[in-house]
Amino acid sequence: MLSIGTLAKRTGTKVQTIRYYEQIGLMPEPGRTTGGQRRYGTVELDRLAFIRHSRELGFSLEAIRELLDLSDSPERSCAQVDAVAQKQLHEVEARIARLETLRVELQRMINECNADRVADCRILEVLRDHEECLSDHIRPGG
Amino acid sequence: MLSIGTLAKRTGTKVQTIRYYEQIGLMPEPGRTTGGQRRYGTVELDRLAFIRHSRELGFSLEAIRELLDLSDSPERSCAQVDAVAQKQLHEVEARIARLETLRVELQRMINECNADRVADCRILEVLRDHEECLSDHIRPGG
DNA sequence: CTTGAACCTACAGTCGCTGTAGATCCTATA
DNA sequence: TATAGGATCTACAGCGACTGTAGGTTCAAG
Repeated sequence: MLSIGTLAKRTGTKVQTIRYYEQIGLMPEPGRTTGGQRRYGTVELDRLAFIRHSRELGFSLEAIRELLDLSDSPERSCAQVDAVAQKQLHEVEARIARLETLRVELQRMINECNADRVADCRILEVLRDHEECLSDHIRPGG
Repeated sequence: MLSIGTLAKRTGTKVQTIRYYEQIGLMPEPGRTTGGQRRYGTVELDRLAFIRHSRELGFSLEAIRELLDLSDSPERSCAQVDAVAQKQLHEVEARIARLETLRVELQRMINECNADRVADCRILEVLRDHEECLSDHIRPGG
């Protein structure tokens, strides 16, 4: 039987995070000692490891919830699992593309600035005037 | 004199966001009509446009605050402006690198799965077992 | 003068945690 | 067996950068 602290250490999770996962129903309510402390077994350890590894790969908690549900029906087609992973891949690719655009724009902005004084700074100029931007379709949130 | 709604439309910002910027001191408290509605001039329009464009380039509100402060001293060296932009560039590059790692891992995971049933799904297998991961140093937050 | 769109304040919710306060529990050592 | 102190408990606030809601008021066109 593992205490919450041991479980945390084994999975590289913070104790509060585990309690948070329990709160939102991602981890089950574990057994308790007579004094009220949580005690976990290997099932919970594996589940938490799955959650953490999926998080490391960028899956949202909602997507992880779905994957956990799917993995509970081993006889079903894994097409749905594939779809969740594909969606995550597309999201990652989209974010990369967007950041690539930002990178180019930032680099250009920085390269162009050879000024000494703030008054002549190309960086501030570009930030002030959207029209000087090469890429028109930049949107926040990358 | 512009109403908050007009200002919002001109800059592609939501009305609530403008009020939020005012609340956190990024936008100044504007003049008001006798009825208490906000009215803006071109100074505020320019400032908001600067903020939005900087946001589009991924700058944090804190970084934008700094850039706005710097742009108020036109005679100063623009080295600090450069530093803020450089830092942002590095952050963007770091995020791209991390997402690239994720992309490769996701792609590999998906490619390896030729199973029909969830029970044999490589995707779930990889998610369950960190050891199957190529890249050891993946950390959340990308 | 009426209508209704736009505005106002104040506050809750988003995501995925993280940190805090103050109380209680568990376990190792004396 | 007593005690010390690290671990755990609950409950709640806070992060960043907004977004949405409720319930009321104001403005401008017709």
